[in-house]
Amino acid sequence: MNRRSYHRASETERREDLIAATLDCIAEFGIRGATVRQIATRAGVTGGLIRHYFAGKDQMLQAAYRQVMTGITDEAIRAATEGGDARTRLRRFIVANVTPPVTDPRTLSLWAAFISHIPLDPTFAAIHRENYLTFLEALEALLLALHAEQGRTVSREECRAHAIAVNGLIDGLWLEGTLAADLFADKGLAETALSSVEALLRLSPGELSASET
Amino acid sequence: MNRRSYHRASETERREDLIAATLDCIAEFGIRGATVRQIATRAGVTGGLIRHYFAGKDQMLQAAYRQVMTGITDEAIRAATEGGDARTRLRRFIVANVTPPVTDPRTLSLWAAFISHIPLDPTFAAIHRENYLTFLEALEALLLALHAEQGRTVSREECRAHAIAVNGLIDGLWLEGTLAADLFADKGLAETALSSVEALLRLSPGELSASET
DNA sequence: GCAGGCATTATTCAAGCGTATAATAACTTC
DNA sequence: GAAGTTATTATACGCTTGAATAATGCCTGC
Repeated sequence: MNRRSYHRASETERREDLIAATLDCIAEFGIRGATVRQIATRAGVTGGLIRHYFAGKDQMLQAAYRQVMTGITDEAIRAATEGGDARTRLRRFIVANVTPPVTDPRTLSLWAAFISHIPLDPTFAAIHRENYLTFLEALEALLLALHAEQGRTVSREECRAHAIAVNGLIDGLWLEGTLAADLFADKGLAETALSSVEALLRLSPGELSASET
Repeated sequence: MNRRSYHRASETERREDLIAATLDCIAEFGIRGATVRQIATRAGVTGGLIRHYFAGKDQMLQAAYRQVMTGITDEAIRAATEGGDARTRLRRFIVANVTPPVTDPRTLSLWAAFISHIPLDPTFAAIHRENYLTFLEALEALLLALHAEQGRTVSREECRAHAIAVNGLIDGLWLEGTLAADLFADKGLAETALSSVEALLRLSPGELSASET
């Protein structure tokens, strides 16, 4: 009875490994291929361990979804808080959402695999909503700052409406652009996104996109 | 040996029933719940019959995906070809994409369930691409017609770029608006979409949305 | 009105699923 | 360095899955 030798890891480390393995499996084989055994193999442990760290497979998937979404949102928000004037921060925010690592086949695969759970699982719906609202608020704040910087008075309601539209645009461009990256080869996604947002906000052409990097 | 009595249906009829049952199951239980047995039960037949009409479960799913996507695209294109001037047709096209039956929890569930197969199954990718391009071309034609009608000269390239942006916007608004319909209760999705497209095309406010129905 | 073709049912199969449980090896504590 | 704790392995269980096969009854053509 030779039992496998193993390493006792810390709780956070093990959880992170398991979630990473889950995401690997989903990206490679889809939700269907992300079985308890596959995930465990990828993480270098045996299947039973998963239930020692999560109440069940579903809970692990939820944790994985949470990580993917906060990853995307944080990436964009981080890009927008690195200083500079409001115009620059907004530009960075938009560009971050339509360039790697956000525009990445793997990220899209993960997002797509999870989104179909939203209509079925209330926990997934809550995670989605929370992230959506966080994203929207960050965008709204950026728009308010931009208008303030340029001496315009724009109501909060109008900023929110603009944020909804800009978010929709970013979502859609990200989705289609990542699904069929080759179709956007000539004119980059980022350029399309920037000039579109300019138009949405009724700024003059180049006001947002023309940049000193 | 009492064997169930049954009805011999025509090939097209049976295929349609099976696809409809597949969509019902996916909308209700997700891809996970759309098993051969569930689908067969819903269609009022036994599981074996599926393999008499489709090479396998995957092929049936592909047929179902094709039907959902052409359903969406056709709905929008039909709305845009019911006559009227270019401005009216474009408005109808946009509105059709952000109102029922396109904006519908069921439609979203189906779309979401299928989209995760795109990165994994080349057939799904091809179906997506075909529909995307069809949609884009319809949109591009509408934009060309609009500009011609209003006596502007706008290059085909610019129209295509606008079509890409407008498509992205519509996709994103449709997605978020259907996922969280309650957040959009105050200002309708259609109104948001119309004024956003106006801005994207740099039309003057109300030029597209103000309407005699 | 019957004979033959084939759509449909019934049944079986092997594989894989998520989960539960008990044994055990790796650390911690004193 | 021995005892105790528990993270981890190993194994088994019951169930579901998609697919294959054989039996059967409906419908068509004559």
